[in-house]
Amino acid sequence: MTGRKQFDVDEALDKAMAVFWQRGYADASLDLLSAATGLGRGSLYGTFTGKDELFRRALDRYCATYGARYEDALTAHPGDPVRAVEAFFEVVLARIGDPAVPKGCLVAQSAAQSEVLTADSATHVRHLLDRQRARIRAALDDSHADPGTLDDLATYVLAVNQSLAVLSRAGIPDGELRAVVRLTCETVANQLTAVG
Amino acid sequence: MTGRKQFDVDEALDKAMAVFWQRGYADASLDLLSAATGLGRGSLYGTFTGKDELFRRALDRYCATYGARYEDALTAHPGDPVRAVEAFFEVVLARIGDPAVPKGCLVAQSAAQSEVLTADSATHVRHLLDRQRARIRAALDDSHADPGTLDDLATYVLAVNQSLAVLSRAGIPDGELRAVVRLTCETVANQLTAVG
DNA sequence: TGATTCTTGTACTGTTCATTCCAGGAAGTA
DNA sequence: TACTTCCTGGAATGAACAGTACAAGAATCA
Repeated sequence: MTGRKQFDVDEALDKAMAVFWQRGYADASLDLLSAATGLGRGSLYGTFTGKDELFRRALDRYCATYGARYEDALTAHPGDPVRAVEAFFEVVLARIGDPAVPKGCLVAQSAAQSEVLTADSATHVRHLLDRQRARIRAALDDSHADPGTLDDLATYVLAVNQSLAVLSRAGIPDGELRAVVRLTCETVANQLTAVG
Repeated sequence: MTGRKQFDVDEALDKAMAVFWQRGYADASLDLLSAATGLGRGSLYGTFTGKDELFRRALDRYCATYGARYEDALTAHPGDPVRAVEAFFEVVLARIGDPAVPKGCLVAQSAAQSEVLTADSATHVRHLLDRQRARIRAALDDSHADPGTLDDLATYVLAVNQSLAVLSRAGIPDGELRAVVRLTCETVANQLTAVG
């Protein structure tokens, strides 16, 4: 009933993101997405070309929101990579503990479902994972360890992040996740001090 | 066309397990399950009461198959928990590298989808995770570290296992997964020797 | 004002889904 | 052999699915 868009695209993406995040791609029906965003199918298909593109936009929205927080945490302690990783995990744990958003991580969940995503979406997810790892890797660069070790550590931190997503989804309580984070941060510290 | 069952239930479960494993619960349609097992809907519903029960039976079959290998690896080095954990991860990496089965881990993937499983299936998955952790915890018991540390280490190893499932699904190559495992095993070794 | 353009909600399409039903028929029992 | 039992495959069922079509109507611009 209008000539110009009646809704805020980013707000709609926030709602759609939450649905994909909580239920996964397959179980996020267009009816649910429509109800969550308050938009009819016409608006949904007119703005985003279809479910698949909407999913990718939601992924990007997720990364714009939380990736920025990761970035802030990782760069807040220049010259102190261990503190940077600790700050990174604090952001992750805060998100997991936030009752306003689903447990887990949209990227991790999408990665686990790569096999049933379209090729476009699967490569998209893979790129997001790579970008996340690159962010971590950059934060580790402020150390004297050799590059290969830092590459491995970045993958390691990325991996533990995925694991927190899975375990939190399964209902493992916060305290146990924190124990995992503590051990991980100690590992990072050991690796960096052993060489530097 | 018979009076007694014409197929082997465990063989059928192996086939169904692979479908759930590769595609997840939602994307494992009964047509696919029927095609994979070679069974008609009548047989499927007659033997297992429905998709949900079949899923749980497939989960159990998965654990009977791979849980046994974990158990073997974890108990193959009594008195040497670090070797036990290394052996455990060798089994995990071998499974991930096996082209005959899907990437990842059925339990990890199901845990990530807990939110859209039936309550019965979700608690079932949770129990399997707890059992897996208990197995790891038992292997760590041969050490002088305090019980709290061992609990945390067991959760940590469980967590890394989940992360390998997610990352392998996303296409992260074997070599990078091995780097994660190496760091994890070093952490376990450090924690156990630091106190013992 | 009037023509055009674009958004919007609803109704509709054809497909796929899990589940139920049932007729056909082999094994077991007597 | 006659009868019961229960497995089996395919057809039928109704719900849910992603995507399309379109009429109604607001904004823009002449």
